[in-house]
Amino acid sequence: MKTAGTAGTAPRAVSRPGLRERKKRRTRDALLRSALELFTTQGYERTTVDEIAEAVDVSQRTFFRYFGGKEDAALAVQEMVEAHFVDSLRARPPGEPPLEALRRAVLEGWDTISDAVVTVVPVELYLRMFRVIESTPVLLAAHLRRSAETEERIARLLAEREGLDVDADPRPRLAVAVFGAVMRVTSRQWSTGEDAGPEAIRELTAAYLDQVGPALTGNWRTALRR
Amino acid sequence: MKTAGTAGTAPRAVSRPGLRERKKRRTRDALLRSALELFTTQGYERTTVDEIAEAVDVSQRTFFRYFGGKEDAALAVQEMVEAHFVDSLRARPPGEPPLEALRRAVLEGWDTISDAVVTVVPVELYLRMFRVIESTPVLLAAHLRRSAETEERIARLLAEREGLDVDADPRPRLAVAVFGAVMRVTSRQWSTGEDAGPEAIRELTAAYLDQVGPALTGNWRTALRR
DNA sequence: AGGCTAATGACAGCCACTGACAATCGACAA
DNA sequence: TTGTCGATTGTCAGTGGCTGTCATTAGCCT
Repeated sequence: MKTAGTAGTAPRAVSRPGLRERKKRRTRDALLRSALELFTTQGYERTTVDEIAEAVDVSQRTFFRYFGGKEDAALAVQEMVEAHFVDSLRARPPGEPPLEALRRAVLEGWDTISDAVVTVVPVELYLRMFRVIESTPVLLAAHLRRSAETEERIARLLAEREGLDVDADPRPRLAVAVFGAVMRVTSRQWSTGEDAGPEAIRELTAAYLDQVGPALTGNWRTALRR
Repeated sequence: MKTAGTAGTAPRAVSRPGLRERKKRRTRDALLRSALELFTTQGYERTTVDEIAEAVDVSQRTFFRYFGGKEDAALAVQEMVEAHFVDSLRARPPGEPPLEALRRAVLEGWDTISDAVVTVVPVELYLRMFRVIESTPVLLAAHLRRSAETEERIARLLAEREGLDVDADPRPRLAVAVFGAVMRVTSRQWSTGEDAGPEAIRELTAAYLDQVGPALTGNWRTALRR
């Protein structure tokens, strides 16, 4: 390495997290990327943790120090997405009616999600991973449970906004559950469809949210436009 | 074995399933009952399959011949309940509007479920197990996934009833998803509440179904009755 | 430079689950 | 009744996810 010492002691910004932290982040990112890559190419079940660890050249034990389990790695990106929505919702003005806040938060969330995700994994990998989740029973199960937890947090958040008690008034949980249900149907449809681009999901979300009313109508004999 | 041959060749009803079948059923029932008993007393995670098998005095391998896994045993009753609902829905007159059919099927389902369940496990055990499911992450996850599968079946069923294509028209899936969401909120509320009797869940279901409209209303400032 | 602490690797072990093979037990007919 | 056939079961061995423990290593700070 000769005299390149300056590189190691580079006098960068003071806020630099330090070598140890940077190394941890790199290891985690590498593990996550390798995991997703393997999951999406060979399938989730056919990928062992040892394989992932080996691809990054760390011990299996280390993998489990960064992720609670194989599932956690597979759902890490999805978790970021959901966190993004919650943040999006928190940013809504307090005066907004709850359901409008939800709708706007979600639509706005889809617009800005790409930028947030790309910093860790390429968008295309996220898309492929989503399909793996939908088609792998144990992953889908874990995903649904996490979504349910997120819904609970959102329900509490909305209840607080409106000054209600979640346990006394069923409306927050009901509304959020309904909303979540629509989101699930939407993303499922999106993931199985042709156009899996980032814009398609936004359109689909808006369209399906508008369809809730008609769907709850007594009869479905009236034809759909489009 | 002496001359006790008559006992083995007992000339009972012709429809008697035969010793082999009866033995299988007994083993399965015993395994299921022991499993639920252990799950509800010590907790799901702290119960090993070996323990369950030992309690029935069979090998661990045999347990896995009767159940796909620990989960399957834990969710066996829940599965019966969902199947009961689907049957209930199938029995609805074809002319009935889809959402009314759903509502009636569910309410009627709760009325008749007790009788159906008791034939295998005591109701009280079912109640306890439900709480275990709700409070055990991996079980809740598996439960939600199965519910999602049931919803898909129901969506197809309703679509067929109405002569629609589930993939072209989002309304069946949307309606069923919304309905399922209400059911989940309802049963969750029921399981955490005081009155966990069979009648309480029926009332709660009806009440929450009626609350969906108000919950989707723009603002929640209007107070609730009750 | 050297001590402190966090990160890692290397075992060892538990538990859910599966495949394979041999022993056993009920069904059915001779 | 007895003997054959096929289903049920137990045993054994092995895989993979996951955890506790402990020694080693490597960044950090004085």
